[in-house]
Amino acid sequence: MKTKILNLIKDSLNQLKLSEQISDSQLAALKIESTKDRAHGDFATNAALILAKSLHQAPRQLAEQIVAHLNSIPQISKVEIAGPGFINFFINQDYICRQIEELQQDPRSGVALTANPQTIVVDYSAPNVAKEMAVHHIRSTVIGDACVRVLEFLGNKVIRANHIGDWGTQFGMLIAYLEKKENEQGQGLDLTDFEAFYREAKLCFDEDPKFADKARQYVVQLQGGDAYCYKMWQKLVKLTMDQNIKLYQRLDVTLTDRDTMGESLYNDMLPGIVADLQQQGLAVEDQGALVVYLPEYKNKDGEPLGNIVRKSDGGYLYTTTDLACIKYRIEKLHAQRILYFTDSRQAQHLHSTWKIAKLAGYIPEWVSVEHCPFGMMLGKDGKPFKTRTGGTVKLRELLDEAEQRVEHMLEERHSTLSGEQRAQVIHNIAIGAIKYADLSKNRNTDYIFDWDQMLSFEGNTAPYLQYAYSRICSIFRKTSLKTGAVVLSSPVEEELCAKLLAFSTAVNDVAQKSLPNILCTYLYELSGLFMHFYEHCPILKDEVSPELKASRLTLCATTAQVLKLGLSLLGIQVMEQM
RNA sequence: GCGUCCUUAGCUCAGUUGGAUAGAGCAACAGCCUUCUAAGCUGUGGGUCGAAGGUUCGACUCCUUCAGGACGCGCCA
Repeated sequence: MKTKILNLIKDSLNQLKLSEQISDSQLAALKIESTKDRAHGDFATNAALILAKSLHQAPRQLAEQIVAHLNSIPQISKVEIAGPGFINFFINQDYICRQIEELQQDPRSGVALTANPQTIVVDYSAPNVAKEMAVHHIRSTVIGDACVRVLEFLGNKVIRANHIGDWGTQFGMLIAYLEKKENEQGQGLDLTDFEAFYREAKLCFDEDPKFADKARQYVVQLQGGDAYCYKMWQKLVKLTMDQNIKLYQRLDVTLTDRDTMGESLYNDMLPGIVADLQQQGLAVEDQGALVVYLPEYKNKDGEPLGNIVRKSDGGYLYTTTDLACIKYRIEKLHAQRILYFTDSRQAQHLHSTWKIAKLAGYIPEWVSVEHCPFGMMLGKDGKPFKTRTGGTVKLRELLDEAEQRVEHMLEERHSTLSGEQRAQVIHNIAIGAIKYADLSKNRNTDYIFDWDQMLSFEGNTAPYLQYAYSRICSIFRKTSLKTGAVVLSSPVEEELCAKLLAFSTAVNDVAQKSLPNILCTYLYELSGLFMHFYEHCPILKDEVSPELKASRLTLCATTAQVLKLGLSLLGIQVMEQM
């Protein structure tokens, strides 16, 4: 539609013989936009404002000329000049009605498959081995998963990469402690409290010199490929990931065992990478370490700062691992686009690593590598979020608390739901509220963690959207009437329809910008318009004509369909009753 | 010292290739359940968009400077 209107404008400029006075870049800059305010029509263009200067005309006057020479097309009912010289286009209502009817029949709710499907690697979640996931892990996990769902829905091949922290010197200590525990308590250890495990291991390491020696020895052995240490290490990884996978399932996050690609995966590639960097003259020796210098990075004293790719003791750091990782994703996984959902604190490290990777020829021009950073979770005092005792809140605890609060609320409302259905409703609302609280914020900025806000069920929250869906289901339970041709009888209905037709744009914006909050805002506005419609337009009442009933039922059905699909793209479930 | 990000209503946040009167939710206040689920709806109050310049027909958005805050910067990841 936008292209159609744009062509009308261009035709008009041709007729006015103004085209030759307009530069190609100006012509390319002309665009048609969806309006924010319905009073400004459905689409608008600022073409006259942009061109006025170079054509030596007043913007409004130019707009009038353009409009006077516009060809008419059936989809447009009215063209208006407004403000300083905007041209506003009003879409024919009949056309809108037919569009809505099509939308209702379309299982994809008007969202077309992408014309150029890509292989996209999405790096997200990335918990650490031998640590329990804490609340702040929700950001990468939930935002990444929503983007994965959207990209897949658009027809891309998405490879989930859970870059778990499964390598490092701490594993010597952890293996030694696991060994000690197994000697004391036998095999098949049921390890649920990793925090205590880690703490106790550290204690042994600090206080028992023999233990510390053994730990240090195990690090060397593990890195050397020793079978026993490797087996013990695998046990730790499995214990952690078993717990994490359960949490993913509870959170309705699509990550599975098969998506785990931890840091250790790239170990075998590291010597080759370093040798290659050396051969290319990128890595040079400095104080025993191998370093890649990038002129744009300086250290505290303004001296050139290198990225160490091999330590003086021969060990490797995360720059080398990340270089190998990106090479692997491009060469082995054939990634055309790679998205990293990590803390914004990693921005500098990632960018310098990519710079090296480009210099080394690991990233071809056609591959897009993007950091999708998110801010930190802060406490109410604006400082990094900690509990009163200085620890972190476990993700599991947050989910438990959410479910308790929902259960409480159901009791207060004297809910008649019971059994399996009740359990499902509690789960959907609790998980939905938590995920939505994170998804609905622009991920770039730091944000304040607050129990009451995160577990709120009013206003711009998942339960509000779920409630809109349930209300619609309730209407269809109460009638045997069917949906029918759409007729618009009020401004509320017009607005609702316009919003329904904008679903595709919202979804595509999320795919492009990796910002799920765009979809949240869209769904919230859609629900708001539906609530307004619901309050002001009777649907099943006797005074409503059969035609209008059928039309309004179509609006209900289409809204429900878009809500369900939209929420599912965010990883949030709907229910027929709540 | 160098670099990245942030500052919008009492609180929490939207506002992303510059666009028309800066929007929500919470909190406060006033209404609406014999009527399709009140997790809702309607209304009121609340803002020099951190400050000052600049670019532009037009700036919360772009540029410069300043203030305040967060984060990163060689052998952890």
